[in-house]
Amino acid sequence: MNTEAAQSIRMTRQRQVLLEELRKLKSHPTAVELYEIVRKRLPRVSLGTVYRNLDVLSRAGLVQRLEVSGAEMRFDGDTSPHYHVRCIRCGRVADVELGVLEGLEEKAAQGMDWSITGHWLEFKGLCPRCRGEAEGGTLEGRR
Amino acid sequence: MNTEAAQSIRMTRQRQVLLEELRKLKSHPTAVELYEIVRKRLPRVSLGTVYRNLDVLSRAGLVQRLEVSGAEMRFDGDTSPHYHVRCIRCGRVADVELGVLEGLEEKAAQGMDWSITGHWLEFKGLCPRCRGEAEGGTLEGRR
DNA sequence: GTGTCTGCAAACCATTTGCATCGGT
DNA sequence: ACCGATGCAAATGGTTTGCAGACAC
Repeated sequence: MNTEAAQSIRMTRQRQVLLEELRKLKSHPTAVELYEIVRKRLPRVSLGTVYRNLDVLSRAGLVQRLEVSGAEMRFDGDTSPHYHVRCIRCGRVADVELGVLEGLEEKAAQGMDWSITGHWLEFKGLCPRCRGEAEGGTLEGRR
Repeated sequence: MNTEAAQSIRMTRQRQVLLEELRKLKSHPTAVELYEIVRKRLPRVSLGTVYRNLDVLSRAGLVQRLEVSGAEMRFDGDTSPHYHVRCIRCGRVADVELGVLEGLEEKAAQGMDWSITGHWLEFKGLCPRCRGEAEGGTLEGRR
């Protein structure tokens, strides 16, 4: 998983606020959700800036990018290596309490010409809310 | 992993050709790549049809959808459960010789309110071609 | 025959980018 | 002061969709 050293980056007000807000949240927001939140404190911020800074911050190792599952990207203020579950119904994301799997990459690399540098593991499932709804009602997977 | 029974679907010429071509390939093509290939046999096919049918075929369990990594979707004619590596430089995808991990979902579900129905594991690395280029030249990871 | 599928083109929507101005260091 | 960062708006690019005619069963 991505563990490069945090580069020193210019800490503008936009980046500061973005970082603060993301670290407050446990919801793994999308860029647009984050934009709406940050806008309360910086009404003139632009969505382009949010995208640019999420990119800068993730390259600097200050936030984690969850770029999986064909859906929109989501972000995590917690940069410690850990896995996630994504709800197949509503897209919500949560952390999984499961230590990082060791030795996987070495095993995968055996007999391959590739050099393997990391892995991404994401679980799929139903979040508590959607599970409740599914029990009685129609379960119709999205996509 | 997705293991639902193949529904009986109307087997149109477009679907037939799509399926045949995808099964010939080991390259895990994108929808657009597949469109270019299929077009050689069905010159009037449209990209919309390719997308619609890849969706139908994957729901029917006849092809596998690799919807990971923030990049474009890719497809696999091999529907047996297996993992993939994606090149961080060029996006190429290959199969990984590693049995499906057992008991992972049960372990992840412990202490969670979620019901976990599957997982996605994808490796990242450098394909043989890009690794060669990287050794001498500039290694500039994409994204 | 009829309900689904197709081709075509326009729409969508998350993300990126060009540009002139602004701001951190 | 200088170079990178911002706001704004337009562009991009993969994917989806509305519609009228065509086709599989």
